[in-house]
Amino acid sequence: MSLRFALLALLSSRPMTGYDIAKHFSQSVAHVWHAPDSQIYPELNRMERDGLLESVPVRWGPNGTKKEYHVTDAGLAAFREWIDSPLEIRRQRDPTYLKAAYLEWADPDAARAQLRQHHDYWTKHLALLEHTRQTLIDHTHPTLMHRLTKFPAEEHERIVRFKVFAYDGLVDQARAEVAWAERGLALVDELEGASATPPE
Amino acid sequence: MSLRFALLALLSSRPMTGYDIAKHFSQSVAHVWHAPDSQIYPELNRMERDGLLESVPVRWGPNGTKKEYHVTDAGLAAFREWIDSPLEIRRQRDPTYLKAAYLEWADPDAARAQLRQHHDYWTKHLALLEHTRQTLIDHTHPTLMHRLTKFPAEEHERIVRFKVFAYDGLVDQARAEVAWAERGLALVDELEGASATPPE
DNA sequence: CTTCACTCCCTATGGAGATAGGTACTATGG
DNA sequence: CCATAGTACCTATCTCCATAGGGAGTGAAG
Repeated sequence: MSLRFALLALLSSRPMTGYDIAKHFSQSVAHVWHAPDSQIYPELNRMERDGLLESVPVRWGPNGTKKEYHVTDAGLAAFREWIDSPLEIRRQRDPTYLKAAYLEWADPDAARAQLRQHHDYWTKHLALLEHTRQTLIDHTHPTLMHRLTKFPAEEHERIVRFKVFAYDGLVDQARAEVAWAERGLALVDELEGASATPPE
Repeated sequence: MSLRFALLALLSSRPMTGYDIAKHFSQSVAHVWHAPDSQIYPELNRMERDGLLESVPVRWGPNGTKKEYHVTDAGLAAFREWIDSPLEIRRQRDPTYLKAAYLEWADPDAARAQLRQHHDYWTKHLALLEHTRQTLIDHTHPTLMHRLTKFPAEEHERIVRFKVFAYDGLVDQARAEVAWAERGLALVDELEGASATPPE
């Protein structure tokens, strides 16, 4: 159900087509939510049917049209209601930590490869997050810039600080993952000296 | 697909019934993986059909029997193969951070309530994780104790250190969530003074 | 000897999400 | 004017997971 609100959040900055949204979801906004287009298009249709969005046909080339989605008042109300509603708590279900707890069964080289993969992924992700965080602070983040034009200047700080707050958390998470992977690599090295053969 | 390997991981310490597993999943093991019994029973049946497990009927009272599941050689091989296989990367999809990025739309009291809820949840979870981590170090963790009896003493350190490593990461995550929620509460207090009315 | 909490196993339903396609038009660059 | 990349929209299928039940036996307390 969060996809619906992620879409409302994005569209509250400016109207977009499904294609625009899918592009954003695979880029910057993917840091807080991600969805493939095969989920986005049906959800947009459902949201229009439910009155949360209105689609405006826009000419596109000589023969084509595209649908630009605008948030309705009902959509804004639904978004506000969601924002004020209690959190849904997600259970922990991370295959990485499940695997890590049983690495004594793994070949040391396979363990190293996985920890390095984890390290590389989070290092790249961390760089992206830090960059995006900086564009928020600079007010150069494209979606944020569109959003700010809709609000008076005295609201701007408030809006930006919550976004930076969210990214602060994501950056800390990424840093922790990188540090954890480094400790894991050191552990594998240390234990390989002690016992080079896997158990049993 | 990870549920299957979480079950193999648990059953590799000792044979259990589906009910035993469901209990463990809702308690300590839930830290790395969680599943309701309605997923566990069908999966156990499928795993037996696939030859990864064998069920042994055990008398239970005068009229009843229960099925105790044992890992087969094929099951152990599948587990080893999974352990050595590359990681599957999970996309970030956390409704908490999505919401946090748009808290400028929220009523300050609602925002505070949510951040406090997040704080309380992770504080409790952190205490559980730290406790479990300590029982691993002490060798008083019940499942670990069963597991260690299957391996020679010189393997014990290796086994325990990987489990502690996994919990180290989980503990750091929980600490980060608690700290993030505290910063969020401070931010809401600070901004409420600046602008008591929601945007628009 | 009955009530009640617990053990044990299972099914049904529906939403969410991943993956993998398909169709049709546009804009570009050679 | 044609190949190609890109824009735009959509469907099908499958797995995962959550939620909500049902049904039958056990063991201990009153």
